[in-house]
Amino acid sequence: MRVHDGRLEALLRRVARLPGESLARALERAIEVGALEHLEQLETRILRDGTLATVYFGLARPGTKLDGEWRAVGSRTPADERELVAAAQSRLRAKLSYTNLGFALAPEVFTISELRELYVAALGHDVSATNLQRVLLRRGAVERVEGHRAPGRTGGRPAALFRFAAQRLEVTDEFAALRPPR
Amino acid sequence: MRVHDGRLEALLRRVARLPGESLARALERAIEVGALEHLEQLETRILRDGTLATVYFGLARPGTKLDGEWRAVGSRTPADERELVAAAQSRLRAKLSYTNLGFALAPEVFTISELRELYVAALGHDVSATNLQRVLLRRGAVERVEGHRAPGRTGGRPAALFRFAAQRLEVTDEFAALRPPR
DNA sequence: GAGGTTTTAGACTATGGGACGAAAACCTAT
DNA sequence: ATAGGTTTTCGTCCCATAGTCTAAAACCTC
Repeated sequence: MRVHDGRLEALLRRVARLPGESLARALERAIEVGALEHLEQLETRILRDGTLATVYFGLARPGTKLDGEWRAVGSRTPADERELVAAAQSRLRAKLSYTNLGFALAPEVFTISELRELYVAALGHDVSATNLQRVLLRRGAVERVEGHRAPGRTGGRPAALFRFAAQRLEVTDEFAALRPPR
Repeated sequence: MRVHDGRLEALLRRVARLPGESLARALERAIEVGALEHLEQLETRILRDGTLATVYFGLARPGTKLDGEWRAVGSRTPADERELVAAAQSRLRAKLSYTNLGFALAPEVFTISELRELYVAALGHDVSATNLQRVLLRRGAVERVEGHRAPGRTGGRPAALFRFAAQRLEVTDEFAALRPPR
């Protein structure tokens, strides 16, 4: 999945595993894995046509080019696909809130406003830029980087630039309600 | 998995899927699914012997009887098994903290001290009974039930009885760091 | 400059949850 | 029965996270 023009898009690829082939190799044949910022296994299920499918879930940055057609999430697609995409979006929503997974959707450098647009598209609801900045900064997920982005034609204060501190999935352990006592 | 005598135990079963069989039916042949309080898919991987295995993860109450041998987590087992059990325990630990998953490990009615012992065994670290009670009560995961448990030989105040309000997995949405603004 | 826009920063507040200590309710032993 | 030990329960204090709101900063065009 990726966010493009403020909309969450999905690209589905399907590949049959060759005899003796590893899951990783089959994935490599299905899609250019290196172009994805994040990849994880979603679920294994039997599709309506009876085949056993292990579904993977990948994230790419806005500009990413890949073979195949990106479709906006919510557009009319076969039932199997809709279910899979819904499961993927659910996973994405959950992880965006308690991990640094935003790194996989965002360009290397961005303003908080741009990041907010990505989150709005991925989460499907509005997000406060102020809170987004404070939460991600406090967690250490995002950090300031030198420079500003010049305002557009309509004016406005120049926006500070940020980047994700890590480019690999890190889990915020703040949902650990019952930590070990000291 | 289950907690027995203050220790987390695992029971592994393996079954080959028959041609055309659903995953659910294969599970039914592998284990008495109805005896489990919770069942979810963990991951699909290729084992060291080259077979493609979809791993499921179930939870049972302390007294549960099932065919097969319960082994304490951490005891010496083949590498494949150790990895799977470690993945399962990791999932269990995470979900115990932000869901009501404790219902699947606990008997119908219990005292907070008994529940604390279950959590200690499953999490692998100490837990404060006071905080455990307050957290689970506030979430509405656990509720008071009539009656008390008589103290043991060493004395002590009679313990109040509790039960889990729901017997199905419910996610605490409090780790939603970025809720939609009003 | 005046007025509009976007970004940034700060103050206030609500809430979840950890630490600690005291009180309650029971036991056994003297 | 009275004292001392145990277990459970309750209440208070405090801190960190995060939502809301408002004002200030920095830029634009006219």
